[in-house]
Amino acid sequence: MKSMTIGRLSSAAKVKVTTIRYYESIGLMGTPDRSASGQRLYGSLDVERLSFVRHARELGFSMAAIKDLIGLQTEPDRDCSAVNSIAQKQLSEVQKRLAQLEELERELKRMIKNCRGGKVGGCQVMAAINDHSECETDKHQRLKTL
Amino acid sequence: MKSMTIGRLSSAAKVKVTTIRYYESIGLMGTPDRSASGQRLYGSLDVERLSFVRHARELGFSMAAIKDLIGLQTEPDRDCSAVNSIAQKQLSEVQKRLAQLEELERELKRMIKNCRGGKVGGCQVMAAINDHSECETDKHQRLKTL
DNA sequence: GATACTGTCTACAGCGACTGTAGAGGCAAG
DNA sequence: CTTGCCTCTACAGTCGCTGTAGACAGTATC
Repeated sequence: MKSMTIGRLSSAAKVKVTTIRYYESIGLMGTPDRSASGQRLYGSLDVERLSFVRHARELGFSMAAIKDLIGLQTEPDRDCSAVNSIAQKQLSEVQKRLAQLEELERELKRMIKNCRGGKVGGCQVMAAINDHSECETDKHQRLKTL
Repeated sequence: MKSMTIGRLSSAAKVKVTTIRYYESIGLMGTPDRSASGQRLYGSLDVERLSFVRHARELGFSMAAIKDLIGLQTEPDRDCSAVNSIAQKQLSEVQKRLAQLEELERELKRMIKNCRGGKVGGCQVMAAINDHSECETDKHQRLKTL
């Protein structure tokens, strides 16, 4: 039954081999069986679990949140509200980030629109980056990444 | 003239002391003068430059892009279009990320809306994460961070 | 002058979520 | 038997910082 190598699991769940081993190292995937020669062996449950992780990552959940969700999966009798609150928290973080990005978009657009061409020395885009006060909302949150 | 310590530069430009030293280490801030006892000394030009970096970071520019912008600042006779194309690229990346996040928001909202309460075992949110095909747009780009 | 407190110094480890590399060994097809 | 891909471990690198350790500098108070 458990006869899938890591490469086949990788293509079944669309998660890279190295990433699977990484997930194992941080305790997300349990310790798999091994063949006589030491290769990891997986079954269809592993495909499901890994796909779950992938989809949760695609939804932007942190590894910590995903660990929590997987933990909850193993206690199906607990109240669903724990799951819901993780998802709610995720939603509100997505919305917060959306607001930040929309603000950035506005500011970048405004900067670019003001550009009249010419030399760098008189560049309005440069000036806009330089002159922070020109921006209508003064309070930016620094983005961790774009 | 150049008599500002790193701490004063830090509060003037609103960039942490450690971050200033980091910027210096990656070649963003040049090598400052030093006092007899080895403390860094800055002037008002450094405040401007550092504020420029901060604002560019707030706009989501990568350090690499900022390095390019600073490089351009020092050749004010070059055509402004180089600056513009950096800003344009940044804008389109912001917009790409916005689209991703809007998609996430829709999906998370839908998941949460379907929740009828009850036990984890029958949780619709869980099911939605599990069943990737339930999602209308199949192509997610993985977010680097939220 | 002594003390306390804060600021500054260097150098290095850690964050999250992987990705890439090196060097070795495993496995199936031709 | 060789070719060529797959897998193994272990560790370094990514980005943009942040935190830590231990030591020295400068200023304020007693």
